[in-house]
Amino acid sequence: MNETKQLQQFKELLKRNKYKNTPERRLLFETMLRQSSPCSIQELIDLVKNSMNETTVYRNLETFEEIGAVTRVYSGWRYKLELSDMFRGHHHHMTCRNCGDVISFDEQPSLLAELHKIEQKHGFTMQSHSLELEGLCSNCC
Amino acid sequence: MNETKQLQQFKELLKRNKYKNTPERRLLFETMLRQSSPCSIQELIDLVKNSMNETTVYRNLETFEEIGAVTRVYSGWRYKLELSDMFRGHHHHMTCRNCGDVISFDEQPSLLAELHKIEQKHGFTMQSHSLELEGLCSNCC
DNA sequence: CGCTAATTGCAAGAAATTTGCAATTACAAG
DNA sequence: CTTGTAATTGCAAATTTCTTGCAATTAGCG
Ligand SMILES: [Mn+2]
Ligand SMILES: [Mn+2]
Ligand SMILES: [Zn+2]
Ligand SMILES: [Zn+2]
Repeated sequence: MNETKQLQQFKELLKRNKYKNTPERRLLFETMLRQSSPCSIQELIDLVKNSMNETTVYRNLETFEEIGAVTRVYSGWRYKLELSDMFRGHHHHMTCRNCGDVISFDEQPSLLAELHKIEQKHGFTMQSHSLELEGLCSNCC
Repeated sequence: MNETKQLQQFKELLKRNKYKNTPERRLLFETMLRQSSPCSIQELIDLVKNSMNETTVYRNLETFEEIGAVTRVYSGWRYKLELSDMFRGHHHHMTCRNCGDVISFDEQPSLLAELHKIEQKHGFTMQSHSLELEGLCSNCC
């Protein structure tokens, strides 16, 4: 299945960065893999609370960030986390202010071209970027 | 001067939303007006700490958000706050990962056009959006 | 199979944010 | 310009979020 492939990739990522492949890390990763939209830390803590300690979640999320396995997504009040482009493919989000739905969308080359224009204009070297839209989804009109 | 005009606008905004025009709110607003890049809550608390209570800063920032006077900017670790488009004009940010500088840039019509394409493609009605770039500024190469 | 350094859980601590309440103040009605 | 009243403030306390220290456990290597 597909999940196995990403888990494999994750294990290699850990090894490459000299981190141990623990059951807690695998569980946290697989839990994140199962989510269809970014989660707050509290949500993640709740999702795994009977298999691992809150402190361990914090520490492992920090590790995940360090090795580039997760990305912060800034939607809503506090930031949320999701697996990085490496596991999810590069994309952005639209959040519906009415129903709260988060819709992911790919980045078209023409949008990326616009970002490159900005880079050039300011002599900036872009290493990453985030784009978040808020509004109303097609259901909420 | 220019500052007076924005302060005036701010006072009207408060009145329109039935909030009182207190010295604390004016000071907080004027302090934010003086900043050239987004501030964390803690930075704001420090900036006004001998004129108002920490709790009051929290409560007023919440009010400011409610009436649309401030915007959250998600650059770096935690979110920061700046005055909204209403006072600052619409713009986005590039943050330098080396020196930490935050550079603001305007949104070109061609970029906005790209966002409209996304809207149409997904039947989404965009009410606001944020775009943040991270990388290296022209000084940091 | 051991050895060893990394990881974990738990308890404690620090920092950030929220809440309750009495005292103060803005502001509008008279 | 006073006066009445609801909104706002400050302070203390509570809560929530996040971090740290340390002893016990465990992954991964030889
Ligand atoms: Mn993108
Ligand atoms: Mn914009
Ligand atoms: Zn919706
Ligand atoms: Zn720089």
